[in-house]
Amino acid sequence: VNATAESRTWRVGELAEATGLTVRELHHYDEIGLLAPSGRTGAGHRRYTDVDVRRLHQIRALRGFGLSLAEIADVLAGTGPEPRQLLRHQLDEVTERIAVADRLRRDLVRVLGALDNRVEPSATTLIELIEVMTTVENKLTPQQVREMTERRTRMAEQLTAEELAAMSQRRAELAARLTPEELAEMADRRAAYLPSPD
Amino acid sequence: VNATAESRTWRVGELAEATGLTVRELHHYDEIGLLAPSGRTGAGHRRYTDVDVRRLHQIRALRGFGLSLAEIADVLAGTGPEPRQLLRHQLDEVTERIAVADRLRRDLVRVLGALDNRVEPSATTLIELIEVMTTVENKLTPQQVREMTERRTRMAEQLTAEELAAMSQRRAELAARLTPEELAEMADRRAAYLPSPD
DNA sequence: TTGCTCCTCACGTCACGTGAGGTGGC
DNA sequence: TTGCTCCTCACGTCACGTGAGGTGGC
Repeated sequence: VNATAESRTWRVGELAEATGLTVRELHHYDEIGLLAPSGRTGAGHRRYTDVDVRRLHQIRALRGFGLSLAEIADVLAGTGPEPRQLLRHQLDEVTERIAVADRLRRDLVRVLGALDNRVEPSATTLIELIEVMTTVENKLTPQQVREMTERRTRMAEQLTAEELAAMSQRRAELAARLTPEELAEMADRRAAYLPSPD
Repeated sequence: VNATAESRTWRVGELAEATGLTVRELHHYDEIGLLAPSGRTGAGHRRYTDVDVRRLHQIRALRGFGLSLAEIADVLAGTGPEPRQLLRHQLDEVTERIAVADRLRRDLVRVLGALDNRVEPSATTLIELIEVMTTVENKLTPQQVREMTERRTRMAEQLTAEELAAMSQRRAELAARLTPEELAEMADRRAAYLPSPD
């Protein structure tokens, strides 16, 4: 019989607990005017009503779609961009983010694969590897390429025969420009290049 | 005959131009001690040597792998984590980012698809849509579900028959839980649900 | 009456962008 | 000598986290 009675109010900590947000987030939303509790007690304690709770759920949902708090405020005020455009924009954004992340992932897998062929991968080895790989992929000015080649030549003059052998092997492996799918294949190639481990 | 002569130095603007970084970024790297130019003129102007330029390229490469400037400083100092672990960690991070972005993308496509069935998609429509969809997917406490149901009941009592029809249709569409692959299929279904447009 | 919760500042984060106001070098 | 480049502050960004120091309510 009490089911349709006036609903309760929520203290900030209760609301935080119920929604998984932090108290600080609720404070922040209040500070920027995104979600001000409908009431305050005499001592200034926030009292959220069910209307506030509903708005909070809307905020969470829109935040989940990647909107900034300012954008959310605009949407809820009805002063934002047209909904379809808004979502299409978010779609473009996330599509671009995925493309960038995919490229990064591919590069990481590639470097990790090359690194697995090194016996003792020091930070120096890592940097050399990355330098070589990124050098291949970035477009450098002819001047920069000349300088890099010179630098390598000078460096090579100070290397031992053993280090030189290791480097040329590394180059060969990198030149293969492995894709993730070729990692298994690389294992075979490794067996052909290296002395048998047993 | 001048090929092996001592290399030139770079002014901050020249280096920025050559690398595509901003002057402010170079200033910033200097401020935090990540890349201090080897020299300064009497008036305090930065003079970068080829050694500095090389370090800058290493910084760029590591930044491209998603490392923070603090992490890059550690790696270049040789005091960072073991390279393989470092890259594996970055790989885990980016893999997780891709997973999150993929889910977001899927949700956006789904909401956009549902929105395409609405004649006049107001901000209110958008919010209702998103509320329904996120409600389905988020786990709510039984208490929250009861409150939401009550709220909907109260709201429904104030709706016109037309609005109710539109809502039930919307629900049906959302219940179908469309994946991107099903968008074409949805177009057919739309034709079946809606009166013929001609 | 003792905690637990609440309150308001206010600084810190990360990697710079963006002026402000003033000098140096070809 | 006129610009163009350089310099050093120093605030702003975004969404809060993290104390600091002090009261309120079951």
